[in-house]
Amino acid sequence: MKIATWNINGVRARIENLVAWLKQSSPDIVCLQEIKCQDDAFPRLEIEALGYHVETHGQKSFNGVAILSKLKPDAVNRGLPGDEADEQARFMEAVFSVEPGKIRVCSIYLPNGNPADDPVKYPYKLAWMARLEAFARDRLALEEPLVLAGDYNVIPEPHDCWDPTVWAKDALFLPQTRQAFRRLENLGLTDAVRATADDVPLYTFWDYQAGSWQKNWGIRIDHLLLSPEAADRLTGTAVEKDVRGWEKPSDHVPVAGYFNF
DNA sequence: ATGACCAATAATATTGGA
Repeated sequence: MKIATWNINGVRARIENLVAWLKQSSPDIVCLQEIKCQDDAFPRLEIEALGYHVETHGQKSFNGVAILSKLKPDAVNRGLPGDEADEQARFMEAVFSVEPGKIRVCSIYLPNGNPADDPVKYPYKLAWMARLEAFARDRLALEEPLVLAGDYNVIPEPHDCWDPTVWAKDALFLPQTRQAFRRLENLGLTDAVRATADDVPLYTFWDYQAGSWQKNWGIRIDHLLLSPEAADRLTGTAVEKDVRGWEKPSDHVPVAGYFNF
């Protein structure tokens, strides 16, 4: 089974790329982020025509996540627990029945947090990460295959960006951000890409500005974190960077994990 | 060459992204 995550940066602006990529890559489950539309505006017919089920959790203009899957999910939960007042659509969970049992897949669009000195944005990011940690702790207790896939807006290590000095004071790379990410990993979650690839650099995002793609000024911020039961069945990963060179690309590329279930 | 992004919005500038 192939499970992928992709920050699409506007699903309506990117529908042709999405259809072409689904045909080329043929993932079984896809977690999308930044669909940037409400549920009823999601171009579901084009996706369903390829044989995928479509579950969305959108909002107007910004944010928004989705899960596309060849299998129909048994259950879907929308929103990250822990703050009833949070109206930003950044999280959903789907449960699937496979051989030999249940698997859980979450689509995550973790807050950016910049500017880091903003009185609201960076604390919101850290609070969101604390909620995600609590959620992961809860789900790990189930001892099931769990894939937390998405745009984490976290650069885990200095070699995961082009120039650490440029990112030193950025919300994606501040010590508190990296510390919170390590707390997640220390629950027993495995960074799938790093478990299967030592490549440095290995980026998943290149800014639209200043010819960053051409110069390979990228960062690695899209991750699949796996429970032990999922990590045990991981056979490989792929960062599908050719997609960044397509016409009218997203600034992120798909990241996929292969599993023997 | 001294250059310069993109999506969405009741929008011809602004906001948010990273």
